[in-house]
Amino acid sequence: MARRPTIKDIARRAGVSESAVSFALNDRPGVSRDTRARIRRVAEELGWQANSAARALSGERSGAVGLVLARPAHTLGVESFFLQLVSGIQEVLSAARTALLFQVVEDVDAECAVYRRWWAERRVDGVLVVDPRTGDPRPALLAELGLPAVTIGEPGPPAGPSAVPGPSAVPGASVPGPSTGAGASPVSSVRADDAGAMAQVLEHLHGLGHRRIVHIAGLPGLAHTVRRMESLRAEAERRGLGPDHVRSVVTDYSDAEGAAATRRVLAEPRPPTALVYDNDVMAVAGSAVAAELGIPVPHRLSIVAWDDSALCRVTHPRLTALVRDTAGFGRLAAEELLSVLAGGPAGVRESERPRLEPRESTAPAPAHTDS
Amino acid sequence: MARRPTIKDIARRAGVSESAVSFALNDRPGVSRDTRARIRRVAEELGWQANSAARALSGERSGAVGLVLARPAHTLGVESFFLQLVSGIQEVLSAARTALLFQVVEDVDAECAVYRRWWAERRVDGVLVVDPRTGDPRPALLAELGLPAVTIGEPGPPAGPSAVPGPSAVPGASVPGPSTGAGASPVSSVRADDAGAMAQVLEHLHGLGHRRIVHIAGLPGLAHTVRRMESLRAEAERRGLGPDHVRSVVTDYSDAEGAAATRRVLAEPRPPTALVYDNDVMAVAGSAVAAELGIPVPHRLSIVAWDDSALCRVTHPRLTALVRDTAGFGRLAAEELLSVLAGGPAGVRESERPRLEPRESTAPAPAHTDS
DNA sequence: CCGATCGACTAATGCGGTTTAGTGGTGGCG
DNA sequence: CGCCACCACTAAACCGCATTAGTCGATCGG
Repeated sequence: MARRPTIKDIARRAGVSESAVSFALNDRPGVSRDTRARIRRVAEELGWQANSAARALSGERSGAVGLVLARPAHTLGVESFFLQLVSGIQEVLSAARTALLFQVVEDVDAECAVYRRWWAERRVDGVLVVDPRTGDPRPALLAELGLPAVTIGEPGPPAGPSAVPGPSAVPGASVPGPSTGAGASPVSSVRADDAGAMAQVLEHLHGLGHRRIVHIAGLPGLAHTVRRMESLRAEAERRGLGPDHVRSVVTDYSDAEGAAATRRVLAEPRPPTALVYDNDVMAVAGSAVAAELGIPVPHRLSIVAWDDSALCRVTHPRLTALVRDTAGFGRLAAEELLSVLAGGPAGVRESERPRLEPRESTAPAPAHTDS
Repeated sequence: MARRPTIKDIARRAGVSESAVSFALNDRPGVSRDTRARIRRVAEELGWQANSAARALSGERSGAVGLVLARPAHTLGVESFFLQLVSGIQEVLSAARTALLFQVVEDVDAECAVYRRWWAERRVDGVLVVDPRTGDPRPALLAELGLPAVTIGEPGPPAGPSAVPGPSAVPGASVPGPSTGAGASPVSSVRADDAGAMAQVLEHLHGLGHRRIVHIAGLPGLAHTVRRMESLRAEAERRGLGPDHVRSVVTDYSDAEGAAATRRVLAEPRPPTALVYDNDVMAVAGSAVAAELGIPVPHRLSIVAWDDSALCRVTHPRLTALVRDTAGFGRLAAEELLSVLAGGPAGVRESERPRLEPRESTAPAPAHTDS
């Protein structure tokens, strides 16, 4: 069990003062080229790494960022989205030698408590916020704490009396000066093009002749759910389809509610000919329901899954899915956070538009069901 | 953006020295009952929380533990196991005010590099090691670094010339003295009863009349895969079934290899009447293959999934699965790690035996296929 | 030729805790 | 009465690094 070398050890070995070592290792002026090189070499030999605690204590930087996942334990589960996101985040963070603190909690209140604690303990320099929702208390809290943050997914309108609907984040408008650091509103965000994706899905289905379409949406509290529902409605209207033809029903994302919703809408007198599911689990559950009811997919019912995964490929027929570069989304978020931490302006970044991958679960609508 | 209070603020407000505050807040002797109470009250009022960096610097404790997941990015995905495990871990850790550093890397070498870095930077007090494998270099590395660790799943035999087969971790044998701290061999483990679980599965299938059984196993490098394969063989032999009747084939856990293996064994001249899959994803993929080949489940083929999840409930028929309390397993591991960190002896803890949940995918074997 | 300037480096201070070594007052006991 | 043990508490050192304020010798402009 080796002792970890400190700056003092390097200083002694290199015959210089501790400050010289600090300067040399941090690319600060004050040491000559060859002294710097010598110090670097000694540090290398000794396998020195800065003690993160000491660095945090003096430098006011902990070298870590946090991510809290607020989900009731039983909802955690079959979902590829999250781990892939984290994997993308890590790629960027570990290149910047930044650690990720990860926590799973039950709900948003607990999440806020975690933020407060992390802040008070100075555990993290910033946080990544997932699952932004309508009336979300988190951006306000983080702004109050002055904890730099990036929301993954565009936040909905803020909570409280000042909740003004309308375009909530205009890229250029609230950008602070270049060196504003962690002062004003450190919350920026990365967003997925939900509207564009939904337009794509609708175009695909409409082009196949579908006129009765139901969107089995996720949790209505989540901002992206709302955005998807809104853009579905807008796109449908653009094509002259009203809420009697195209609509959304909300669920909690679970296989159970996905199945139940499917059963319900398929039992209607004029059932839809296409279903769009907000995640892969519900899509698989829904296609199982269709099989059970003896409704052949895709001949009488087309199915689209939002987010691709192994799941969509193990069912029969394989599911047409909206493929996103989830890891890329995570990378984008991490980059934005690092940039904010480095004193850059807060802003909004948009990820690539998802791509629709047609498989066997979508086909032309049955002819006689138009109306 | 409030300033965080420090011990000095408390000391001033309470009219005592900083050390008195430290004593009071850490339950150390040296302050009277009511002074302690007063200090506590002031700290509460101010919302004080110890600066983790400062505490780490002086106390030699970072208050964080680490977990590295070594998986190639594309393998991350549909698997409920991991998030549930983490959720259980968190429950215990956050009660102990300990943070979890989480990292995803490509392979075990990168994982070792992370351990070295965390150790050198003193980022973590200990680590949780997942996916122990045969010839695993990690326990040795961690022992060398003196980084306390708990392997989740019993480790296989160690790598290197000293690799002695046989019972690798005898609970009582290598227990150090009560206050040995992080000296000798800080690596302990929690284990799942893979053998008992496999025995249960085999009993279920054998009881249903199945004699030709194939175990679609996971990665052969993982220790628990080996244990499952061994106990399958042992249990089969106990019932007079040789490798021509009962055997394992290995995969990489992916849906693709699970499907391919299924296709292969079902195409044999005397195909198995029951398949046991090492995870839920492969089980679902396998049952899709059976459907595609027109082999009715469970009438001509029974299927068992190791690990239950929503997946097993959305297929038709729903899959008989081995249900484990994964979160509980995580809790157990976290408790063991905290106990080791507190100076307790390293040991092996065993989790509850998994429970077989019979569903519609297992049924009596077709009569004419015995032999 | 001398003071000003600059580069290379050292000494000292602080970050916010923990911990060890005092310090002063009190009470018990011979 | 005097010595010592004990208690409640304070002062100071320390953890490992970053940073600021010097120090010292060489160079340079006038």
